[in-house]
Amino acid sequence: MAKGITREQIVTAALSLLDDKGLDGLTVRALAARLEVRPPALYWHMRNKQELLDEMSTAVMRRVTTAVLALPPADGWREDLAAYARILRSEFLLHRDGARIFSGTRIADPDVVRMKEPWLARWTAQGVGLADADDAIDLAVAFVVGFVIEEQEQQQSAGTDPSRYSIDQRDAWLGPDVPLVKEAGHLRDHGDQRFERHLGIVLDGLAARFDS
Amino acid sequence: MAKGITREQIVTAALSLLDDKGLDGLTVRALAARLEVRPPALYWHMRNKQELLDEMSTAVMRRVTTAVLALPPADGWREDLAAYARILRSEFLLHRDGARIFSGTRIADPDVVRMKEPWLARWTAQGVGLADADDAIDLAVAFVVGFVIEEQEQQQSAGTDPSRYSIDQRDAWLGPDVPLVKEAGHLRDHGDQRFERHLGIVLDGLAARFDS
DNA sequence: ACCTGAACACCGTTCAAGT
DNA sequence: ACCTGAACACCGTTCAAGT
Repeated sequence: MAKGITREQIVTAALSLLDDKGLDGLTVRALAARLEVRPPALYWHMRNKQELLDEMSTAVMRRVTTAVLALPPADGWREDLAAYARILRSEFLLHRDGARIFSGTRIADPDVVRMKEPWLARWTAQGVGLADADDAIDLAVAFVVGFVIEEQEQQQSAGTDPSRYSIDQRDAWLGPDVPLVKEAGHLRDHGDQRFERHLGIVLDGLAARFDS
Repeated sequence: MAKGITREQIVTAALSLLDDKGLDGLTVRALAARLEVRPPALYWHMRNKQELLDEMSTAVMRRVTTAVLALPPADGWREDLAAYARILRSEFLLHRDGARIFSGTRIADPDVVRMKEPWLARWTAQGVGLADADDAIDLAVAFVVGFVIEEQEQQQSAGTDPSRYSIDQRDAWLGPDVPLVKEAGHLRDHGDQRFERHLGIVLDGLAARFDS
């Protein structure tokens, strides 16, 4: 036993390599070393590196699906959608550059899309139009993707280049004659609080449409 | 003359190389060839490839800024913000994988951020709180980024793999027992119409917050 | 000041050969 | 069925040397 690498082990190792070394450090050779095989061994299990990246995306999205399906049915579309948005964000946040890397990549697993069915059923039963319901999901995903890309970029830059995101140095960098931009920078919040507020705004927009 | 490559020429050539060959084809060596110099020549003008990517982002964002500043002052925050969102989307769409590549990358040019000042001034004069106004801009950007990433991914997959985005084949791929997911797929629209609708929803959410 | 030639360490990938 | 050794074409980057 303990012999023979599986596809699943490869993907898991690749995700942890990504988190340790970043996307630049995620090389086929480094991955092989971590799995204690020679690089060409990986090509028995997958066609090329792109397929590995697709599998990594699928694995992350499958975790989202699993978490969503474990959720108790909520009171209404708004709570369902909010829960989805929160899960999506936290799974993205689990991996370095997660939002940028795992968004927009082709979802190789139909189950991830099939998962929408119970929601569409519940929401349309609650009086929401089918097209509107589907729109709502896509809009929420777009918002989360955009939000977390920005969030992770700032987290990361704060690590490598504190000057760019320290408020005082930002003020100097901005130069004179933009008092409101500077003041707004000081008022800015971060993290969960900011996410919940922005999510609430998006959901309010959807509510306005659904109730008319 | 005609001797001596400028930084600006490098960035312009890099953007057109990106559009022709994609991110994988954007190599220092291919870029040098296009500019008719040897690869090391580029390292006199820039520290490394990352700096080139940052400059490309900045160039794109500077085009956005220029277009925004050329805009006649609109009637209210909603029209200002909608115009910004449309400009951002169209500049992203100008370049292959534009949204994914140019979002979240550190903006190397303070002018891009300083541009917010006139809007913050106008909107707060219209009764919007400063923190809300700044939130609104960020939320709009997050939405556009998420929307266009998905939009460009679909455009691109439609080119390389028609089966994934042809409606009939998608139905087969989805499998049985998800009638609503399938029907929603048939109802789905694309392009400007979809963008304007989703943008409207986001702006409605902001309006609900601003008017309370 | 601006560029080239040559070189270095490192990629992803293929393929014949091993077990 | 699963993996290795050796090799190929190609990267980003450095640096001494040229003009």
